Amino acid sequence: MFRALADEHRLRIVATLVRSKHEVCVCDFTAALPLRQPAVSHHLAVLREAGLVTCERRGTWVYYSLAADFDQRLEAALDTLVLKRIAA
Amino acid sequence: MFRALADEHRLRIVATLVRSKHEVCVCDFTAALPLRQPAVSHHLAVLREAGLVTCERRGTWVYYSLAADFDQRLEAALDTLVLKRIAA
DNA sequence: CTATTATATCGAAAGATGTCGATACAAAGA
DNA sequence: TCTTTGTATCGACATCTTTCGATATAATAG
Repeated sequence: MFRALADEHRLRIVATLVRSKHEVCVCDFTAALPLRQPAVSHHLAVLREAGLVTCERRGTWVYYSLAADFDQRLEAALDTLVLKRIAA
Repeated sequence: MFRALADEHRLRIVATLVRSKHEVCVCDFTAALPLRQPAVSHHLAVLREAGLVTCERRGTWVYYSLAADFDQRLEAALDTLVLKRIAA
């Protein structure tokens, strides 16, 4: 999970999804990031495979949003690996 | 910060430091990890440069521990980049 | 069916990262 | 001072990552 977040552009994608309550179109990321479309698609795939985001196709467009258990995933990872002290 | 944590061995180092309240000697990490001493030293340097750990030399040995503001750093990173929803 | 648009995948090139052996540095002891 | 032990740095090499252009796939419009 840290690997998925350990890239500048992927972090921006996640931050965007956190801030916007709505789904975000791939084309919006392509417009916002200094990357070509295949690179954006690649980063989205990395986040998808990490289980951090989900996507849904509507017509020609594909919309991404945070995974439903995004917060739990983050908290669980931190609890397991790092923040035991707070839990204890 | 995520980059610093995005490595299996560095994550183990951090987890060890979180769990052990005491400082940990470099030699202990070298013994515990399937890596040669230079690789261990490299990973410790990455964590040091990320501000996640501190070190102190005592005699020939160097002891590492979590940075004093380790928890705050983590929380701040998450608040800024990801978990605004919880704060809001 | 064809053309067009949006997205994903492929293959290659460039750069970053992790690892090692060799070596330098630091501290302690003989 | 010389040796020994622990740690850090250096240089080289292999692998992984990121990026691109080219192309494939999906869906809609005409």
